[in-house]
Amino acid sequence: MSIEKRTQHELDDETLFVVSQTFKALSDPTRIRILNMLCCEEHSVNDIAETLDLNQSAVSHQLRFLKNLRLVKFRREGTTLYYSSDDDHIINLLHQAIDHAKH
Amino acid sequence: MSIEKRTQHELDDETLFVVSQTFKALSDPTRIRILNMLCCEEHSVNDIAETLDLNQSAVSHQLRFLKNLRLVKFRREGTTLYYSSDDDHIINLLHQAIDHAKH
DNA sequence: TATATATATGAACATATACTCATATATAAC
DNA sequence: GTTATATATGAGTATATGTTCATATATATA
Repeated sequence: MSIEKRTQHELDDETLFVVSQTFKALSDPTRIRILNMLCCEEHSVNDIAETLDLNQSAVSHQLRFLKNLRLVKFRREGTTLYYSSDDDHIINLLHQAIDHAKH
Repeated sequence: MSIEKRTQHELDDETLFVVSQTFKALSDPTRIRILNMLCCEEHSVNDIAETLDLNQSAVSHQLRFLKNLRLVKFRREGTTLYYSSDDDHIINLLHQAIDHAKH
């Protein structure tokens, strides 16, 4: 295989980083549950924590992770922050995988 | 939100496990490079190691990981094992993410 | 100002992960 | 049998990850 043909298919470092980070976001059960909950409607941090039976701090840490990757966004209402999904394409990937897993 | 409506959207543990494991497979740069290399044609372990500039042992470990998840398969020819991708759907997810990352 | 509520943050910890190294196994040729 | 080649495997190690705990920050209200 020539170098030209080989490098043609090789992924550059930035693409590799973005893709791996994106899938890493979807590789943890807690984050999957949070994203699945936020895909259709917004929820407050406490609402997520109570519904999924998780520590408030754990939810907040994971939301920060997802926010850094721009997979979720939030709006403030008083002291309450309402989070919602912010990347339809990635949510779509998640749902494809869920459908695939359910056969 | 009623319990009925809430649990309706909740993911069962097995689905959650399969989905998270699948995305975990795609969350590592080395595995992404290997899968990307195997998507179109089969390659031996040494070929993968040389092309991607990786330790033979590292490639073998990752191939075992991918094989356990049935994402790759192999055929033997003498002492050489030729690996190839074995899950078009997951490869499709990978390529969607790559296209998305490249804008 | 003080108090209450909602969320964020940093440290600490336990576990998981990906790699390297050395070696084992498997097949083929001699 | 021996030797060579290709791959697999287990141990060890360094780093990454996810959680909990305690506390900080932000907003609202009295």
